[in-house]
Amino acid sequence: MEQESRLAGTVRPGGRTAKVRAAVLQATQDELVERGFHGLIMDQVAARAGVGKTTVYRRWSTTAGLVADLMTELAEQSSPPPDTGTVDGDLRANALSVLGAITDPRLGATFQAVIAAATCDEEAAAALRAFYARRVADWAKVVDVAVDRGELPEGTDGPELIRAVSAPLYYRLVVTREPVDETIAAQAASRALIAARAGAFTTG
Amino acid sequence: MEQESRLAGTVRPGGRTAKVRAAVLQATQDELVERGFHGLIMDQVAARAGVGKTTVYRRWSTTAGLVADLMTELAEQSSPPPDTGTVDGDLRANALSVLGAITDPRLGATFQAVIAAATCDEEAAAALRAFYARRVADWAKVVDVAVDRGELPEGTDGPELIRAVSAPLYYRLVVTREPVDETIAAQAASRALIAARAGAFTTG
DNA sequence: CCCTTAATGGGATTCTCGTTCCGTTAAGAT
DNA sequence: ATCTTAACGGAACGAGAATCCCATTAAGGG
Repeated sequence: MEQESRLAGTVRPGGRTAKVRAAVLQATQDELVERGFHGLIMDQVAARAGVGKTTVYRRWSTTAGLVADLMTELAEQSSPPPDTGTVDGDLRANALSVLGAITDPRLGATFQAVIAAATCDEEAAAALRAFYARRVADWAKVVDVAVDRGELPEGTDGPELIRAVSAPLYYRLVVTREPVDETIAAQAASRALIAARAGAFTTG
Repeated sequence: MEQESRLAGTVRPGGRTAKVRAAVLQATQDELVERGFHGLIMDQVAARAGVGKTTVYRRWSTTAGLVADLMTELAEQSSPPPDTGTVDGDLRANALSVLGAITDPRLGATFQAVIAAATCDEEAAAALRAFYARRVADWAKVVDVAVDRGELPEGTDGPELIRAVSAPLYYRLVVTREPVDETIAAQAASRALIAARAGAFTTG
């Protein structure tokens, strides 16, 4: 039988399946905004998505899985960093991008939910890591370009510098839970840049 | 009756009450280490503490309350910052102190649990804020001393600088979930210091 | 257009968690 | 030592969430 495997039915990513997935993920986000991760219940997600409860359990099995899938979805929508022409502009753009994300009601609630879920679910933790690995790698390119332009010392660690820009913002969001605004974002970018120019981010 | 109010019984913080509280909080920490906040269940906490389930519900009512109380307890045990004689030493000591806390299995699990709880419970969020407000205020003093010694520019924002030292560590713990070690801690302290010396933390 | 079967949905069932009731234990005062 | 009553513990109860069963719908191949 050259027709091996799948001789039975076929995989069908057809319209319905995709529609259900989209509806459920959107409903998940809505529920997260209103109730947070701890208040996320399969039952209610299904009802809100206009989908059978059984379907949600079958495809995601747990609320943490739901949140992990949502984060994976967001990771694929990440937009590439702009090139503003200067490191200062690029780092500031990065800080504002993070600010926009955590300030947005839906995205902010989602991030906090994934962070909460990741503290006790490996799947969610993996999705979180994957999201930031990609994001940091994307933005690190602007640092390399800046080094080439001579704006930053040779050997400056791009990923580390990008992390240094966003760390204060997430720290406030999640740990001290203080409000975050443009001023804070600008300070974060500017302080990281000052340290980078002084060679604090060169490897070795 | 000049003997108004409490004419009935008396408050009794006696040995039993205190013992129960200690046993329950310890059991809570144990459970957090093994299952995380999402897996924290009143029932199991009570069993582990060798205490009636009713008692736990009566005194804490919810798992978030349990975690919040635990954090409040930890806040009271915080030790004052040492004076190493130089800002460099003091900031490094701060970074190592944070490192020690988040690396310790029990403390680390507790912090992550409180952070998770705070995303959807106001009581836990308040406990978290209170903890860091105190901690940051305590350590900010070393910055003021450094300014007096002339090691840092006049007007350097102490609390901000302290936050800048710990932000990268918590960012890794909670957001990117990368391992944190002495090297990372030292870098965090050193980078914040470099920026501070350059005047990046002066207010106004 | 018809057939096969992957995928869904409603509802019954089971199970776990949170709550309440009431008898028992022991802290603190006399 | 004794009494009062705050605080605790065991067990039964009820609500709500997770799981299972089976009839129904529709994607994709012929």
